[in-house]
Amino acid sequence: MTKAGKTILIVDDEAPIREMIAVALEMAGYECLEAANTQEAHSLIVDRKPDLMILDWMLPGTSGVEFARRIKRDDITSEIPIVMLTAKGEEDNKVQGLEAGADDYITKPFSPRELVARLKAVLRRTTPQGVEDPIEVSGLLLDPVCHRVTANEVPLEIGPTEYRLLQFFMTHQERAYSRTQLLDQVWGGNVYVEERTVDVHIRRLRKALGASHEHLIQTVRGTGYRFSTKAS
Amino acid sequence: MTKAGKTILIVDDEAPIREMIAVALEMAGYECLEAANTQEAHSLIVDRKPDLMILDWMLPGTSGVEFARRIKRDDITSEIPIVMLTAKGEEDNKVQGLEAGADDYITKPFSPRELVARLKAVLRRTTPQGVEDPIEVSGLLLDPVCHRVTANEVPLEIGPTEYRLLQFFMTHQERAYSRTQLLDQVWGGNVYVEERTVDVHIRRLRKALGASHEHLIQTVRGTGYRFSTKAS
DNA sequence: ACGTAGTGTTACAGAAATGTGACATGCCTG
DNA sequence: CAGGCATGTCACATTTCTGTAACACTACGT
Repeated sequence: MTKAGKTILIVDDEAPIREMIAVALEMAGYECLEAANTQEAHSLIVDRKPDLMILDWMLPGTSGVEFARRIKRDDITSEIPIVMLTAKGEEDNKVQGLEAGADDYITKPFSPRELVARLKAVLRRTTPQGVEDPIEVSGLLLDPVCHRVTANEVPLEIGPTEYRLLQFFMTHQERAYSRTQLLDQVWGGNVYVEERTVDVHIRRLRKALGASHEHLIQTVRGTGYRFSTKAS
Repeated sequence: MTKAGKTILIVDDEAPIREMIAVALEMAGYECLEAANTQEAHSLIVDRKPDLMILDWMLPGTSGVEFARRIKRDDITSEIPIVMLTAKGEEDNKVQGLEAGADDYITKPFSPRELVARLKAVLRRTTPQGVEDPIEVSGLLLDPVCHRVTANEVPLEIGPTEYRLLQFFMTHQERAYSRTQLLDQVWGGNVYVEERTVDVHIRRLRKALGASHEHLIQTVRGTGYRFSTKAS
């Protein structure tokens, strides 16, 4: 696992293929989302913001190419890299696919290893350092570019896990998350740790934030935690 | 409550293995069914409708894969997630297994913890969770996403049971419920508590709502309680 | 007005959830 | 290889929640 777990969206109408890809990617440390059609894909894109999308050429309804074009046309989603899947021998598609905005192109059948390798390559060249904007909440500033957190201009000492946790919270404010959800989102889907581990890291995060900001991390008893500027 | 215990069916011809798995799952709060062969499994599926099935690769008679395929082909049972067990070193099976419709795949030997974790993950991603819309009634707002209740924008301090009670009332307005019904609906079917307990929680809920909104919870003398915007 | 059943209110002990500090382990750096 | 993080887990402390009982109050029939 090179960087923080990336989220990959797999769009294919054949469940077995989806699963196979998902397993391969998960073993490589990525988090997977799956969609059987462009509609499901669209909602997942909107609310989970995947870092990359694997798109089958053949899809019921809107074709893969058309969908890719649509994604690339929309400002909000156009930054998401697309890897297209296509059956072998259809080399012509390649051109169309790349023109539609795909960033890479893989021919079926392919080995999981090949898939992961290409995908890494795409991510490497399409993830520019620092397209992410800093987030600020009542004096607490998280800057993904500098990978640094400051409270009222004062740099905070914060561990890697706590940083990811805080980043997740600051990008998902005002909403309660269960320990399980946090493990999924912050630790990455396929890690097997105790739920109580979350509590410990919450504790460490609060301590790191200090008295001035620890109240932003709220306990939702019986449920989990929430990042909120409003008092509880 | 929503967290009602899931039922897991374990299909394996070796009794010790079955037992081990069953113990691990029961400790994690799941209800277990056991079957030594596909016939037993089939009847259990039909009349107990498990939420998930753990299926050994090697089975006498019909093989595990073949059985999985059959399950997935039948409309009635195809929704049941399947986790396959296989001996180590048989990586090839993985693909076959997943193609047959398995939702995850675990290699023996495995730790109970891993088993439970993977199983949770499968259940999580195969149990669609409905859209949770906020509900608002005369300034009182319950937002399931934030897991928070506000009265005229001001967050309320409210305990878990009171929250569930209020959520139930707000989704079932203008109708009287007996204490027994409330225990069923809010506490969850098979709990053994005094009816008077409801009164106490109603009291706590009213207090939490404060003077501005407690009138929404109305006493229906001789019957129970009602959530209504109209004065009684 | 009186009594009685039904409900409101409070206090409290046991249970459950969360907070907290310490420790073992594994990883990386020097 | 020593030593310093980072991390996950545990054990124990603390807080919060829950159900019950006991008592106070209210509504209703007589």
